[in-house]
Amino acid sequence: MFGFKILNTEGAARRGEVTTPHGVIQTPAFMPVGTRGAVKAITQRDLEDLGAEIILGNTYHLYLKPGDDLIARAGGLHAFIAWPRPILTDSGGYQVFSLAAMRKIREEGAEFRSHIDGSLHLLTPERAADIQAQLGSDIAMVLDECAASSADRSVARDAMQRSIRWAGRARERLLRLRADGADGVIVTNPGQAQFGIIQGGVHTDLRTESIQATVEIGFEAYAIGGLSVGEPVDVMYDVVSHAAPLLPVDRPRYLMGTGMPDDLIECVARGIDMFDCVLPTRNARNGQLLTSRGPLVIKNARYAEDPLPPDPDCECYTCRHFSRAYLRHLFMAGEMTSATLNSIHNLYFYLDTMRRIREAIVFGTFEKLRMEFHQTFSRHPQN
RNA sequence: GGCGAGGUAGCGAAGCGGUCAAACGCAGCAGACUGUAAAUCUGUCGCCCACGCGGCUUCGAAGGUUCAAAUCCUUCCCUCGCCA
Repeated sequence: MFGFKILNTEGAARRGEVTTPHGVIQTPAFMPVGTRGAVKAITQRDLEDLGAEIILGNTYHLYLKPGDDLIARAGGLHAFIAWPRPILTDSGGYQVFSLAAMRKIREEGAEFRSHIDGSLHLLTPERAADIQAQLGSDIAMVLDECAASSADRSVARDAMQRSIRWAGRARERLLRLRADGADGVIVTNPGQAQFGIIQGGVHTDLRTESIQATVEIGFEAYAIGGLSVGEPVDVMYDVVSHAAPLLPVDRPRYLMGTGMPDDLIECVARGIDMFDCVLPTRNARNGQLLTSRGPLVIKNARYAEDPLPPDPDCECYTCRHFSRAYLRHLFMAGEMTSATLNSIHNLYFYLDTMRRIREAIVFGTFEKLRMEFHQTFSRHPQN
């Protein structure tokens, strides 16, 4: 059911197609994040119009609310949220990192104190696999332990090695679910693939060790986790440069949680095929529009009477219809439409950047695109 | 006309002799955000600046008491409520 085909390459950059039970994903791909079964401020119709081919959901959040049993009874996540295209679910591994203050890690799994009602929950690698089987995502992630980039080497190593043990258990569980649908788990998507996750922080030797052991277990594909969590970008690039070539060539490579628009190009250049990041949607809600020239902070007073669209070169719905002045007004007034229009723009920009990257690889002009992109894009201000 | 309450920074609102350029909230200004506890969070928010436990001008107005007043006294101006 799951498949990956490389159509073109240019240097380390790959243009490919990932096949899943709910359709094909053109890579390099960006996946909007819809943690709780919704890409915030955006309707499924918007997502389809924007050309999103796959979105993310989150195991931990959907397990807490509304519950994976409920979603399984509704026919799985695709049916429940009325999204016909592919879905990837994160395992809750990121919550091990982001909710560090309310969780304890044991060898068995991660014990969470719910941020919703304080109740105690044990998320094990097996449980994370079961929940995702019930959600029926097309791609499930193994439960991993994502350490902060500031963590000591020994902490990063322990997290990495535990992630390997957990990956083995998660794989074993999935194989059993495929064989006999064990323990009353409703498998709503029998063609679900499972990705392993590489850890090891900023330490390249730990990354190597993680890759060897994880590939040894054997997954449909592999993700690089534990990056873009506070380390400087060039360190992140270095780790990707080191890790990507060590991953199997014939499987998609997914860089989790990255990044800024220029990160996408740089990491495609290093052999990454899939990305996800909350930046386009979160920053949209916080008044930052990402454009070909860099971030534009629409809430700044300088745009109060600016009649231009956020990005004059952009063809998204927002830029085709609305002025910076109006968008600033919507933000300042706290209108919900602000979040929607800003998110539409940011997602369009991300998805369009990926389209341009894919096209460039086909025509062998990716290096040119990469150069031109950096010439106009600045991480900082913007007009 | 009488009685009562009150006038504090853009707004609302604390303060009621010194540690007050004045709590707090809102609005404003700016920043952060990377597998979403986020339509959140942080900083700033009288004026000037060499940004420092720095200088200057403030708490309706004017005068006064005091070493010292947003805080006490006098007069005036203005709001709001009740009664005529």
